[in-house]
Amino acid sequence: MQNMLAQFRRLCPEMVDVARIRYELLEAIQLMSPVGRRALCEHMELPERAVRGEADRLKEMGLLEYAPDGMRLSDEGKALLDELGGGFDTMFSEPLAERLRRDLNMHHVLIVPGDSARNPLSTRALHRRTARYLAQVVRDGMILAAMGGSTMAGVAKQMEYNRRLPNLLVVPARGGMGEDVEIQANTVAAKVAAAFSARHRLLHWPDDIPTELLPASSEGKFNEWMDCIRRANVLVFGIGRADTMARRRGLIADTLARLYANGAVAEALGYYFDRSGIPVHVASGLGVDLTTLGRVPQRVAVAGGADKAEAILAVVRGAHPTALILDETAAAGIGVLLDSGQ
Amino acid sequence: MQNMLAQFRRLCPEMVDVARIRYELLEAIQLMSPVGRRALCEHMELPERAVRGEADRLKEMGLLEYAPDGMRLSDEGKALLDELGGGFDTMFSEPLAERLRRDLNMHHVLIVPGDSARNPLSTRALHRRTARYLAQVVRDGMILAAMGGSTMAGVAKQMEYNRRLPNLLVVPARGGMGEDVEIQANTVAAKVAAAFSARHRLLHWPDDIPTELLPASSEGKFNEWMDCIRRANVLVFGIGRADTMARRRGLIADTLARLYANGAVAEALGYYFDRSGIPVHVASGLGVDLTTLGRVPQRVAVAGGADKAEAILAVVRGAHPTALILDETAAAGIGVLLDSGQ
DNA sequence: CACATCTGGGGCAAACTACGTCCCACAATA
DNA sequence: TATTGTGGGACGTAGTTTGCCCCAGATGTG
Repeated sequence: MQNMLAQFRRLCPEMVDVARIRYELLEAIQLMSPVGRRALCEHMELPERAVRGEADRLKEMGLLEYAPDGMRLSDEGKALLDELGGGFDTMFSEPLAERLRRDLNMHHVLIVPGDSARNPLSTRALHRRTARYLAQVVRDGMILAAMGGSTMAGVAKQMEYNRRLPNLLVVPARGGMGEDVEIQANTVAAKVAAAFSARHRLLHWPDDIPTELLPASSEGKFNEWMDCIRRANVLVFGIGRADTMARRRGLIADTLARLYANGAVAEALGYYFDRSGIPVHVASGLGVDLTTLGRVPQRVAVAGGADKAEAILAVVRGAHPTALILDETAAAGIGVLLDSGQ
Repeated sequence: MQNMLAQFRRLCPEMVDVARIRYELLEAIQLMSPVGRRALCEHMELPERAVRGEADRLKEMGLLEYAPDGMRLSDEGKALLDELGGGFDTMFSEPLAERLRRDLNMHHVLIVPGDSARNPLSTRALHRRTARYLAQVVRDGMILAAMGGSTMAGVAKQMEYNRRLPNLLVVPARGGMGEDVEIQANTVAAKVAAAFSARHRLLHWPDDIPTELLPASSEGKFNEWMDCIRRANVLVFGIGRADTMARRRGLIADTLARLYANGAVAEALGYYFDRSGIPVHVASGLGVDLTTLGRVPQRVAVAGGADKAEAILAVVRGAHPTALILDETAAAGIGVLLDSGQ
């Protein structure tokens, strides 16, 4: 029974983190083998001794082997990873994922165990899961449009695959915004492209510039970029709460008041949505809008944290993503909202 | 999937012990509540600080509550224990148990996780599971015949239930044997009886005395006892390897040679069986024999350790127990033997 | 009422484990 | 041969667990 594992976890919640680390270790070793401790530390963002400790245990269990040129999986380790089906995550919340998939009319719903708002390991798992999903979805010759934001920056960071897709084109889905370079759509696009040895394009305009102010000189580049957006095969974006996003972006009091008056609860792709998914405000006109959005066949939304449940539901209704990647608490929260008839 | 849990365990084998302890702790608290740390330590045979540590964790998880008069389960704890269905054990090897039950034509097969030969916690779980099974099977007014041996002594030790069955009668299934009083059938019977506040009877004759040597004076008591054996409702006994049992009992070289020549692999109830279950030697005639055995409706056999697989299979074929309580390694070993056509 | 016995909680030193941080010999590679 | 990466070993320390004792309070008992 699936149930068994859920009940078992109620007895030993700590073990999820341990298991997750071991799973990711095995996965990383499979991907990079033969590989040494230090390389793994960097990849896993864990202290050397922790990796060493876990690796020693996994070796004792017979799941991996040490060799002078590095570690690699034993046959048993390969078999285990194979049986786990590349998805350690799905072990825990398959029924919930299936329920959301059906009720929200989604192609894929992936639920990562834990609470990403409180557990860094869970956050990383969310990013990693998204990265893997993207790697699974993109094909050479496609166009991938990526949004910015802290979540997307995290996803980009976890993008470490040695697939070479030289004809993949990664473009930012929006312009520049705020001061933190790490979370710009441009940065995300560049990092993702690098991970696939792919091409990318940058957009050197602030997000909130009115289209008519664009100098004629850059109109060509701009149109080229908009053309890419319209022909994009995949769009990936994060979801935020309206209140936190508005605060973070320092909206003027006037706009803020109008947002709340209109019942904005969610932000995604520069739009603010109310509960029912109606866009009540748009940050700018530069980039994906809700009409071009419909042309993108694969729309991947990512979010984590129980407090985002309402926002996610709103964005699902307003922006109709085809795939949703969540953490467990967010998924559970959405389940509750659906149960209560919202 | 049941499978999920098995694979999960391959990632974190240590946690099984932790989970087992927590489960037993919850179970004990349910049984004894309100109960304090020290009483629990004694019952669980764990150091005070270990109990305290685990209890603190369980409290943090909201599974139990502290009160000035002791700990008790929270509603969530009760619910969890309820959902686990009184059988933490069955979580792990349900399919194997069902397979053995079918192939060996058994009423019940219970498999305790782990290797009781290597893990003391697993040994105790085996004893505890047997104790619970017996408690579940006996009714007031019944006669329970118990064998001796180290395994049975362990079972008796774990017999801590506050059920009162004043008309239950517990009798030793055989006479005295060796020097260790703790593992005598008499001792086991007395302890089990005490646990149920039941009556018991002792048999003050060595196991290997020929029946015709019994003094006339005690013939009455002897016949009374034999009568009890014949009318017994439940018989519980352990299973041993022929070689280790023969060595432990210090059989003379002559007998030993004959045993091996006849292919003895198992010992139970004073009989030595070969692979196919044919009794090739009997230690004495005092007590249950294979004909009276057939009259006992419930015959419960207990054993643990991978090295006992062959012995268990032989005893199953020779003594036809109705219930079999094993540890995981023994069960797996039997599975292999059956697969290989034995 | 007093006594005995239990409870959870606190404290604290000892023991232990895990960790960070080195260095080293060796193997592969270029 | 020089370089780079590997696993393994060593060692001091930080953090945690453990064993053990004491305490105030609750509870049941005579």
